[in-house]
Amino acid sequence: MDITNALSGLAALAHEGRLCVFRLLVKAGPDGLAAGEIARKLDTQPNTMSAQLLVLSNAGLIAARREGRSIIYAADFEKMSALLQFLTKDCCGGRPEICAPLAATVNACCPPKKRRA
Amino acid sequence: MDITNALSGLAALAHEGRLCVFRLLVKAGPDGLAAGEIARKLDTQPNTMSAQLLVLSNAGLIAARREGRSIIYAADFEKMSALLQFLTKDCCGGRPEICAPLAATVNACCPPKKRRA
DNA sequence: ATTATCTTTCCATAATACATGAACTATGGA
DNA sequence: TCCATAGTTCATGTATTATGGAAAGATAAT
Repeated sequence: MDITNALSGLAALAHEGRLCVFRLLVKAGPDGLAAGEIARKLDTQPNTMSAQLLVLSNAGLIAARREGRSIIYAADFEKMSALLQFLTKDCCGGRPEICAPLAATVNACCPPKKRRA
Repeated sequence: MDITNALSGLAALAHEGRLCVFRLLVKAGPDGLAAGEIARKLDTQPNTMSAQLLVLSNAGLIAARREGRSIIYAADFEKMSALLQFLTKDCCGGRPEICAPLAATVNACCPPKKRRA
C-alpha cells in the first residue's frame, strides 16, 4: 500500500453512495452481492451504481466475479486492512494510549489469538 | 460518528496534500506542529496549506490552538479512531480471520493490556 | 433465432473542488 | 506607534467528478 493506492481508496470511499455500497458489501462478507441487488437495496439506478462499483473496484476495495447473468461484487478485506494500516502507521509514536480505542474495537471484533483475550 | 461525519473525514483525507499533512501530524503526536512549519516541511504555499488545514479541521481530524504568533495543529486521535471504527463496523460478520491482519497491526502498535500479548 | 434479463458503456450536462495571487487579521517587538 | 512575522480569507480560473438517458454487450431461456 503506497500513497497513490491509499488515495484512490479514500477517494472511492469519500462519496455517500459508494460508502454505502462498501459498507453493505463489508456486511455481506465474502459471498458478496449482485450489482442489481445492490442497486435495488440502495435505491440507485443501475448505470449510476455501475459507475460507483467501478470506482470501488478500480481502487481495489471490492472485486467482481460473474455468476450466470449476474455480476457479484464482494469487499476485499485484505485491501481494506491495508488501507487502515496505512492510516494508522506510526499512529501513536510510542504512546499506545492514544489509539487504544481503535485497538479495543478491532479486538472486540477480532480477538488476538495468543493466549485468550 | 455518523455517515456525514465519516464522509467529511474521508473526503478530507482523499487528497494527496491533506493526506500528507495528516500523516505528518499523526507522527508528530499531541504536541502538533505550527502551520508554517507544516507548509515548509511539505513544500506548500502558506495559503494553500491553510486551506488544506481548514478542510482537515472542519472534518474534525485535526485541532488548532494558538501559541503566540503561531497556530499549532495536532491530530485528533479519537476522531481518527472513530472513523476507522466506522469503516470496520460489522467488518467480518463473525469471521474474525477476515480482518485479522488489521488486528495484528493495531496490536503491534497498541498491545492489548489484559494479560500481555 | 428471438426474446428477456442483467449490467456496462457512451455522452452531455451540471456541480464541485483545487491552487494561486492579492488583500486582510492578529500577535509580538522596537 | 510602526514594523515584521504568522496565518487566513477572498475572488477567480481551471479541472475533475457525478448523474442519467440512450444504446450496447453478455448470458440464459424459449
